[in-house]
Amino acid sequence: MIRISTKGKYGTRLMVQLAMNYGKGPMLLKDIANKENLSVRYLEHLIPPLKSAHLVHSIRGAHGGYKLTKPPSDITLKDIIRILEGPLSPSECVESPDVCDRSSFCVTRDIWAELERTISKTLAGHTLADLVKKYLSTPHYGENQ
Amino acid sequence: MIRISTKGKYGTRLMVQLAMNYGKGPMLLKDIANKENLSVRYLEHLIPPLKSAHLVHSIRGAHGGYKLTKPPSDITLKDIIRILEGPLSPSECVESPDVCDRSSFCVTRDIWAELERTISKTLAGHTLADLVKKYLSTPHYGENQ
DNA sequence: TACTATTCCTAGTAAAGCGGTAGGAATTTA
DNA sequence: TAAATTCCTACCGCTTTACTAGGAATAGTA
Repeated sequence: MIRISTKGKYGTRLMVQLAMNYGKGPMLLKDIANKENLSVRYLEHLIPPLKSAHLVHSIRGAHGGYKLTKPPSDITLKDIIRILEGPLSPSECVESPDVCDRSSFCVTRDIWAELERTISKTLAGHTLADLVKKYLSTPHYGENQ
Repeated sequence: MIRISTKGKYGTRLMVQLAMNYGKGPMLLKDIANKENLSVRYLEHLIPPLKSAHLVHSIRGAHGGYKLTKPPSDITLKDIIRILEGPLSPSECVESPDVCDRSSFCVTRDIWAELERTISKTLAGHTLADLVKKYLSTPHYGENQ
């Protein structure tokens, strides 16, 4: 089951919300959670890695919240997923050849390496600005707010 | 951690071994396990799904073993991984839109769908015959037989 | 028939990861 | 001081992963 976890999925939605609020001051996690119908408590866990990677910036205390550190057009999905999910390679041997002594001649490892390149390329091909633009140009029936 | 499991990884190696033995009669799981340095007991678990998918065929009893049901050039990595790992989409909502009521307008879902297409395309681009050819044309130092 | 080699079926299991929930401390504004 | 908010740490039930194990069924061979 080569699946992305909720970290990556919810985290991307969180970032899209921040992108839609870009230039308008800090946004509350509570509001993001409401708009995306997610738990504030869970979203809290996604913030620390995003901050460490300097993708978001926080303001503490009353009237605090979160902001993107740079324009949505400068943040790709690869940046987000890479931070929240870890390595994009489907097998550890791609980034750490030493975990397997077959690495030097393994033909399947070459495939996993190629797979990483295509996944990275696909994700790097979309910025938050692209997603916001797409979001605003499509009708979204039944969405809360 | 968008990782392929050992099912997919070991299963691919198992299939490469069967491909190298194609046209030479049934191959013992014991021999495959030895050549790939894997446990027979674990490989046994990979066989049933491969049989159900009609990728391999078994011969029971003494002098039994396993064979591919078709030429290595007719089996792609997509076939193998799809069977052993399940759906290739990174999110369930891609193949089952009903699991989420945002599916009709979700901009991130479109990304996961695109990701599935690129992953599928990459894996479908390699047949067992390609891997065998590559294996035979590269030196493999330190490998056990 | 008996023996042996092999696949096949069903269980079990320890460890890790996933998807959260919870309590409360620290910080800032008013 | 009070309220709003982020931040830190811990916990917890569930599922998946990566195996191991026992033994039944099947088929060739003597």
